[in-house]
Amino acid sequence: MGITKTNLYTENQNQLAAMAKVLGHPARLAIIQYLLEANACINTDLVKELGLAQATISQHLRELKHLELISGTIEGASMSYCINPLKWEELSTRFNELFNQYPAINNCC
Amino acid sequence: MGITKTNLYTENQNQLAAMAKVLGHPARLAIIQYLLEANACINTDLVKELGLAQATISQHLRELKHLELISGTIEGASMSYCINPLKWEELSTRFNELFNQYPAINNCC
DNA sequence: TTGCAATATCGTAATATTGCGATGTAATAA
DNA sequence: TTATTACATCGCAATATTACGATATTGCAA
Repeated sequence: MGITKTNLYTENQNQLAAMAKVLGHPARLAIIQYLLEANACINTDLVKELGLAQATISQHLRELKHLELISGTIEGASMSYCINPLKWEELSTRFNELFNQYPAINNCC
Repeated sequence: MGITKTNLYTENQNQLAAMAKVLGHPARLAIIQYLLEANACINTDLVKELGLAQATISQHLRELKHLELISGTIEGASMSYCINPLKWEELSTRFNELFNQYPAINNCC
């Protein structure tokens, strides 16, 4: 099949999974970390930095943009990308909500 | 192609991506949350709970087990699964390391 | 205008994931 | 022993992802 049965899960589970999925590729993590370290708007020297084809980088950027994890502004002929602080905050919060669900007292095996 | 170029990225990026990828499916999140809420060892009533076929659940469990995020112990004819506290802690820590890379002062667009 | 640099998108090939029925195995119950 | 229950794994079909070359498009420089 290969199609995820979205209707079986909660809204929260689907959304969180979508976020995790985007982080689930090292190229996208590398892009994010590059943006984080640069602490500034960066266009695609990512192509030189990462060693992937320009089309591939663009595709990964699109996925990050689609979840609004990054935003891009036109800067002349090039694009300026940066982390979206609000979404980044949301990401952090929602993952930590999950992490904190682990019980203090663990009766498990 | 469809094959990720693992050698382009850092060890940390590859590992973190692998973790995120496993969380990147709502069924696996649902399994994890079920285990978290139960605060106990749980075998596969997940099949009844989630509405996926037994084979599919087993496959998702295998992926979670492969990353050692859960562990399974034989309990007679059935299996007892539970969150692996150490791995869960590691997961939390490493994701938070990423989240905390966001700079306090943001010179971005 | 012409040319170039920076992107985005399209089309396609290779590979991975998702899901399920069928089948095998091991423990337990009858 | 036979049946049943609980899994795991195999094999397949449908779909998704990853990567890239080729091809627009847009802004700027000459």
